[in-house]
Amino acid sequence: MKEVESMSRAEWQVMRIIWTLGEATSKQVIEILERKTEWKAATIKTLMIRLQKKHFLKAEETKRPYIYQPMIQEDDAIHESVNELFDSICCMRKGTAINDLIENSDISQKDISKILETLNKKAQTAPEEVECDCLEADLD
Amino acid sequence: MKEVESMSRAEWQVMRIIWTLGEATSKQVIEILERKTEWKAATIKTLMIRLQKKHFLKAEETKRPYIYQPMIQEDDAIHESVNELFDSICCMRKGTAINDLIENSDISQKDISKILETLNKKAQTAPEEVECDCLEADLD
DNA sequence: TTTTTAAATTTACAGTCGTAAACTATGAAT
DNA sequence: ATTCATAGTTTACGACTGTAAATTTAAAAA
Repeated sequence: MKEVESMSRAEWQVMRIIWTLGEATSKQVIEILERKTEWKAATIKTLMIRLQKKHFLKAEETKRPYIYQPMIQEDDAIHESVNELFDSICCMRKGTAINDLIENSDISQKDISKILETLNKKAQTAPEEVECDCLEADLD
Repeated sequence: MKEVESMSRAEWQVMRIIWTLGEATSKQVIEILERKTEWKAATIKTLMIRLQKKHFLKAEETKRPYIYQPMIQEDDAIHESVNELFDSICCMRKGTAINDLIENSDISQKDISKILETLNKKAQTAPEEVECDCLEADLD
């Protein structure tokens, strides 16, 4: 009963390598992840196969070794994950959550400016209060 | 090999009710969630039992019906979830992710001010660039 | 061409999750 | 004291995950 495939935590790690490299062989991914984690090569290969099944990765299979490429952009994937998580948080508490996140993340000067800009624009139309919706029926 | 219990998406919905009410009987939770979702009462009860096992909920069991109370604060739980997600995102992209989040969330004037303040403080010491760490070995 | 080696595929298995029916115990009503 | 209704517990089951060994296939080396 799952409509849209989602990427598991471990699969995400694999994608990060491939997003960063643009494309990669399983050997490359395995080398990097064996340094980053305790995973065995077979584990990493399993994750790559699952990512293929979910259409997050595709493999150029005309010759060995295969070359794997992402089928989804990193920013899109991040957008999905982050928004999915925030969808389940009480809307009254999202502001605090974001504040918290900012406090705990390294952010570049440039990104800070961008965020300031977004916020200032948002302040124009932002409500005084955001009501808790935890007890309300979902809008379908 | 799981160190810390985590709350599943469905369990989160149950917690939201109880956080908002402060405490609740299963009947109350069931009534509200039957309006919000398609879940059957038994499903909701299962979730509550799992939350007890994970020590996110406790039940006052001296008399029926039990009264359930949260064992973790909502803000702490949000902090955990959000930070866990952000831990797996490329640090170079967190700024954009946060910006995106702000664009997609309703935030109160007060929270906006607070975030602006945090950002301005952060700008004081923020790096020019944040490097991608996707290929690097984890610091253990 | 046979052998070795590297890469890819299959199979495995226990734990979590969404989902819920079946069963049991308790308190309230008769 | 018996009978219901309500609440709580057990059992279930398939999909998804983390984890990886075993097996097969293809390419490279001998």
